[in-house]
Amino acid sequence: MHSVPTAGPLDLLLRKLETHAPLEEEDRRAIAALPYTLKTLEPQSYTTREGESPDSCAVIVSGFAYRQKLTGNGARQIVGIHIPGEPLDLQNLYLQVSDHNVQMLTRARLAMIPRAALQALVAARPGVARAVLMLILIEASIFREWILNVGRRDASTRLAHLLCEFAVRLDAQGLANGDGYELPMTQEQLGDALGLTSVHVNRTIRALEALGFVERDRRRIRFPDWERMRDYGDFTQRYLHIEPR
Amino acid sequence: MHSVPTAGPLDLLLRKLETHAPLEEEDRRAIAALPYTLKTLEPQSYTTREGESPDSCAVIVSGFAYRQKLTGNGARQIVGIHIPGEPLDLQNLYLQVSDHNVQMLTRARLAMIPRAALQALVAARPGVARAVLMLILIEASIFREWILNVGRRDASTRLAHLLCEFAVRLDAQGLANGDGYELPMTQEQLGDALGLTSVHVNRTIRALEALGFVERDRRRIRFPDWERMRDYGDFTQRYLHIEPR
DNA sequence: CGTACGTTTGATCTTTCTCAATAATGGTGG
DNA sequence: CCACCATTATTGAGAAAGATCAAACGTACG
Repeated sequence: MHSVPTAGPLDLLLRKLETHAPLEEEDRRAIAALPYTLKTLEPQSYTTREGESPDSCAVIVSGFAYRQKLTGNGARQIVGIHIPGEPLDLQNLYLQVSDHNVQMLTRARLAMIPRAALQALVAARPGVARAVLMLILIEASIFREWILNVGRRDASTRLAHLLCEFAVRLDAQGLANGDGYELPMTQEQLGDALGLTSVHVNRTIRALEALGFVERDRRRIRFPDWERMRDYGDFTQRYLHIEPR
Repeated sequence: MHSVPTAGPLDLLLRKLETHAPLEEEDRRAIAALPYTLKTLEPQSYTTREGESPDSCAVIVSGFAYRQKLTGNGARQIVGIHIPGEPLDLQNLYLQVSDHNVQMLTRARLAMIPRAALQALVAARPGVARAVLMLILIEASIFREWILNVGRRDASTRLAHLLCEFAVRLDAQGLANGDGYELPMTQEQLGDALGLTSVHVNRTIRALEALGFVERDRRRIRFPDWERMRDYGDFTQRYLHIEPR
């Protein structure tokens, strides 16, 4: 009874919200009843641009997205990566003007929830408000870890850490099949996420491979020995605030 | 009538909250009426440690604080700096376990507000809830800019950017007297905030000085030409979400 | 006035970047 | 199914930014 007969586009959002805080049955119903329109976006297309004020909140139904900022001389830094079930515009629920860009990593389906509807739901149901706030706080925690990662870890540890984070987040969302995962990023994009050049990402990932930490097949990543990989990447999942299950 | 006769310890918090969202008179009264105890902490002492769950929310009355994380091999990264009026534990209002450390930069006075009292206020007054949420979202925006800063700007731009951010934030809080400001950080700490070594911070800041971007006297920093400094540091204040006044 | 801490400087070493070329891959139209 | 094109991955050689190590110098403060 805890799963609807047909998987709706907002089911993954529900799963995401429940990862961190329990919801009441009424909360679940209200979320499932949120109005939305579905939209398919191509890789590299934008949902939000710096300076804009979007009037709806996108939730990823399938595919991947990333947050990105540019320096004045055009260097790109990816500041966050999002997987299915994650909302992309919670900032703009309350901040008028976006301070960064959100782009699709892959072709993706988005559920666009009108800003007003989500605001009303958050105002009406404290349980939902709490779950949304926790999502925001956890994203902030991930930002802090990324600052640490980019600021103080060397290239190979840094890359290993990112790969570990991705694995754990996908797994928590039920999107990892236990035998590695598809990493939908070019080495250029990995570099932009890590503050490295694509050339150095290439050398670094091959080194991880040579050392037996990582196996690759196309974009598919596998860790022959998770414990060893986790240790090498200096990865501890506390900052993800995922309930141990 | 919009300032209380005797400046209370929570006045700066009020100012901070109002920087981003207007409050009703009732909201102001409720904030001023929050219970708290004052505490003085020495430099380097902790208010929060990773793994702990603090049961009160500290607000800086005077002095400075920073957020910090460590890598497995002991490298430190400062992930945020806080000035008077800023709350230090909003995360832990809803997340049980802290994912980073909060330490005093200088000797500081903190108003410790019981977690329950603040939670109750947020639950009771939507205006306050909104203001608190905006503070959280803006802090997240600052984290994103820091990722960009550490990931994609070279040492001197990076340092210049940090100095600009500090100037604008102090000014917005009414803590800059127009003629520079006291930067209460050692070069070691600056390095930890920027992902650099203290040696390199030293060389970089002297270079900024030699180029005429910065004047220093002890820890006091002045910019002879703000526009030029701002451009050099690739600094745009959009991400701080400060209402233009 | 001495001690501890912070700053400054020099010399050298490493990591990562840059530039450039080559190889592999995936998708497309025929 | 195959040839072609655009993108991505890989590799090499050399340059540069920043780190490391070590020492000297300042400054504040007990």
